[in-house]
Amino acid sequence: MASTIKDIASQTGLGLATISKYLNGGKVREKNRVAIERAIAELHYTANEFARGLKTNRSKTIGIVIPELSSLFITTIITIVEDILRRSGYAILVCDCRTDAHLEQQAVQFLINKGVDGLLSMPVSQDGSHLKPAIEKKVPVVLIDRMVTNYREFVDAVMVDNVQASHKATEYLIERGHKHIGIIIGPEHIYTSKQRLLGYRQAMNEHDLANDDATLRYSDYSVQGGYESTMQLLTANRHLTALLVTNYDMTLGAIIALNELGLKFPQDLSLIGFDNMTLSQVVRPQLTTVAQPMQQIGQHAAHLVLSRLDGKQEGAATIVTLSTQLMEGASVAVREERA
Amino acid sequence: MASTIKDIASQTGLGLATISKYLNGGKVREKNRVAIERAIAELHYTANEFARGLKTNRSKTIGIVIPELSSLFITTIITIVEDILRRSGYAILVCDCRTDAHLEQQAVQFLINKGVDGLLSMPVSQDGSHLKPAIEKKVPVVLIDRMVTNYREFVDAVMVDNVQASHKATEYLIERGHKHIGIIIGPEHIYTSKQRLLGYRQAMNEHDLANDDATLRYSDYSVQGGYESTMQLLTANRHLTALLVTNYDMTLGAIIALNELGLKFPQDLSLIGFDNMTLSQVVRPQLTTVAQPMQQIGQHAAHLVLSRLDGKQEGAATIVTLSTQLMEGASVAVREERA
DNA sequence: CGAAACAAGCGAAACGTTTCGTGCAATCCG
DNA sequence: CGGATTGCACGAAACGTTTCGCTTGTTTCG
Repeated sequence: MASTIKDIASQTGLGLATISKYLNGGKVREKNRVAIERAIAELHYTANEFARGLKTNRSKTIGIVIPELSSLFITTIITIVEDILRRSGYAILVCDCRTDAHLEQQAVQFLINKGVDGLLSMPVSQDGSHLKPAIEKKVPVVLIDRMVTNYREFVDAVMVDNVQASHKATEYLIERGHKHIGIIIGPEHIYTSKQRLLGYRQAMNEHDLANDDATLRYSDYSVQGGYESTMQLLTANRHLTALLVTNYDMTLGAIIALNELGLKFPQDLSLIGFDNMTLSQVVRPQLTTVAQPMQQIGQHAAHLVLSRLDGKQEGAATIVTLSTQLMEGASVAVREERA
Repeated sequence: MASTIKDIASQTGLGLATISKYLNGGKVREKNRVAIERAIAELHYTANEFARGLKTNRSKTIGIVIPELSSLFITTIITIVEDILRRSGYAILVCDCRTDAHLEQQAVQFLINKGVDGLLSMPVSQDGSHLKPAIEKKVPVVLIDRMVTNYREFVDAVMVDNVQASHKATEYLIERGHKHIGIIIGPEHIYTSKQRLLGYRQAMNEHDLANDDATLRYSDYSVQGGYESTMQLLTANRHLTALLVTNYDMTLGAIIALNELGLKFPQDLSLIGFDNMTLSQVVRPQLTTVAQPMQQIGQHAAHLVLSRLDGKQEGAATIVTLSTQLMEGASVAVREERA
């Protein structure tokens, strides 16, 4: 049906090897070049990637495994990554594992079977066991946003300093006179959740402020979860004067909850959200947020995997750590020095 | 390096064909089955998809070409589609073409070269010329959300009744006494934009209301674009009492613009947005929106492509048209019968 | 002019599957 | 009991590339 390299060879009267060489950027005589190009156009030839992959064991494809696709934080990074990779001739294969470690494992195996040349992972699994097939097959891995406990010496990583991020935000609230500060964090087993909780606790402890189970709620990084946790936390804990919500979607949920409870920020409650998305501009008063450097995360991740593929980078694992920025809005009130 | 079917054959003392048959669900003698399974486990065998694809010309992969990844409308649909396809053993390969018809063309070609078994497209190109490689190779195509002018008889489609959608919304405003209604629509050449404009015009004309260039702005379906267009439209056109914004991102932008102009809805301006996302709940007062049936769109798209692949569906193109729902919020005011 | 050096072309083998046609043994039935 | 029928198993060929080792043709230079 479709034409093959053989058809091009017989059409032009050249050998198979010559056509192949041309296709792979080798030198051919000028008049052969035009002949080949004409034949390709006439026969609508396109290389069969299966055959090519079978021979070369390379697919010019990078796999990306993420916990979910419906997150602006994630899709923004993916878009940046794809832009850079495409310029180097790589395409991406995205797998959404629904924050399910089992599906994540399958996704990696699937991508490895598909012969991806590299793997980017924003892991759900804490220990990184899902990466095994990639490591074994020596496919370079770059972690995004989250660290794992195993295989550390075999993977590069682009991290955000999450401890610092929530520490900064908490301290910002404390400096403005808040003593009863609540926090909504992500799933207990997720790396970034732990880090963000840690930063909060450090800041609170440094000022001898209470930060026990009563002031925090574990949630699931979703809008719905953020809504429910905020509802619970605020109704159970009426003397909180400030709330830190540690990702974008939960921040949305928190605002819905505040609306329903009839609480206005910053008058009734001060609020700091995470991820400086459009939201912070849409909501009035403007939201104070912890902004993550998505652009940079994407760029570093793409370049790390590319330099492994080039062979430019060998050996020791590289870890890039980026810091966040506190974007001041008007959602935090200054409290009188008493109470 | 990695083990092959041959290794399994020699390990078990069986023939190549037998192993292959087992792998593809064929019948083998019980004791051979256990022998094969043991060998596979011992040797960590996984099938080489390149070789398999080369022989079968099938990849168990569906390509999806979308205008952008950072759109909740799109990622929600993709997630639903993927869920259904995965249950039938298919994976998805997503290409974001940045609303660029040229990139879109390349994306389709790329996916076809990768040997996808089916193609879902939310087209940027109006005429559908990008679909050519798929049609020629007889790869089933399902359009999502947007129609094209060519190849209509060769592709299935899942559409939303966009004329009706904006007609309903416009009429809702008219019924509540609005006579000066503005509209922000998407790019002039995009199918859904045209349809939504048409519905608006029909409704306005039916009530002899002005709907010339002064009451509308073309934009680009982005937050930034929605913001700018709203700014322009409202400052140039101060007697508008209502505004219809025809997608989610532009609705966000419009709200930012209203905030900056110090206009409150519904007091100063009535507002209807598109796509019933979290936004409409976060914003107070709650937004009245035109909700698209994303769940159903995804389900129909997935099932359409699957039934083409099963061979269950042959011949004539199927077009599924779904209708939208007007979700009443509190962003529309009732106007006195004068002015 | 002729040898050396180089450029470009060539066929064959190999990559790891699936599938076709055939072979062999066990089972069935009259 | 013998021939027909079934149920698996088998090896070989084929899918469309890339690559290795050679050959052929062209240029260079003493």
